[in-house]
Amino acid sequence: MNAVVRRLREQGYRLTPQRMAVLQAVLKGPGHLSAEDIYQQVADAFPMMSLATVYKTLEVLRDLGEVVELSVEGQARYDGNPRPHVHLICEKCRAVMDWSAEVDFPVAEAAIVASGFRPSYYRLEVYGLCPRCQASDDGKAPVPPQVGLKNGEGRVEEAK
Amino acid sequence: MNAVVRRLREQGYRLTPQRMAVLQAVLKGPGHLSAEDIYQQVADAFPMMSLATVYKTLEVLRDLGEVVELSVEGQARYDGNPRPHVHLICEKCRAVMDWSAEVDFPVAEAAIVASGFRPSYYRLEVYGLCPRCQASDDGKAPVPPQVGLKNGEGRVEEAK
DNA sequence: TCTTTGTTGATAATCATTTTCCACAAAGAT
DNA sequence: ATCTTTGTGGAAAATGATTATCAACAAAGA
Ligand SMILES: [Mn+2]
Ligand SMILES: [Mn+2]
Ligand SMILES: [Zn+2]
Ligand SMILES: [Zn+2]
Repeated sequence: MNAVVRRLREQGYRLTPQRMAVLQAVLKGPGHLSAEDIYQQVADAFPMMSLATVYKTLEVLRDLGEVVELSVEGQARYDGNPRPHVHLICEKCRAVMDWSAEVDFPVAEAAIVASGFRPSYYRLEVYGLCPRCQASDDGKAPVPPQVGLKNGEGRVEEAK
Repeated sequence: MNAVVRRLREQGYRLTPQRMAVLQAVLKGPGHLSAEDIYQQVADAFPMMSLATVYKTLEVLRDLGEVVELSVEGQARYDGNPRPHVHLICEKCRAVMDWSAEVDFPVAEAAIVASGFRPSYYRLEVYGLCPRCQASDDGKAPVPPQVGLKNGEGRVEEAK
């Protein structure tokens, strides 16, 4: 947190209460929030905060590499942990969870480089159902949102 | 192609010229096209084609599992190859390329299942610079972090 | 305190995607 | 072939997330 603040100043960015608030919401709040989520969180302490400012601040943090922007159902989510890690994404409630086990890069990086492509990072997301949504047998239970899930790539053997 | 047509009828969908055109553009075209791209492609043969119809048709094909929808820079791209494969995505020109090498499920599935999550499929995308964009060295090249993953214990960290 | 600029916030503008509504056409039946 | 039913296409409007504007403001430095 202090380290992020330091880097902000080093890069010439000003330290404003709004930026501190967004930063805190992203780093200390429940992770993987949307811009709107962050706006709501911050609105408590800063009722005058504008949603546009939230977006602008997140853009700054993203360009600095302090937060990672991911996309869930076409909506941006922000991760305060910029280190590469796997995400488990629930197709029903859209919750995003970290899978913090060490994962070997699944593709031979050398082979990709040899092909002429220059990789910089990768993104690995596992889609499925979170425990809570499995329990609720048909949508009767309190499972917040739901929309038709998008199809993806790479089918995995169905767990039985 | 014929197989897809067969499955369309089996599911009770009608076989219309518009659907054939979209299907052909997705299956035989350059791949990973946006809805707008497909619309332009199809517009040659069907000047009366509506963009809304392209979207509707792509939704049908997606729900049937015949095409895969991926998101690049917040924009939907459609892949006529529903088989699991890795994508190489250029951060500069946004080209999407297939990495045809076989890839094992990159995370210990048993461990994920043991954690309570029920996986159904995964998505693996490698970001970087395509050969063509490396050649034209005009733009910015922030050279982000390395590709390797290193994390702690194999545990799911759910966002509260 | 003065100056310089980066930043904010309210609002309008974008832009991809979805929804509406209805004429129309594809199948199936008569 | 004609009738019926019902899915489908087209045009336009609606949506919803994100971005652009721009005048007023405030953070840093002098
Ligand atoms: Mn995360
Ligand atoms: Mn592909
Ligand atoms: Zn869930
Ligand atoms: Zn490129």
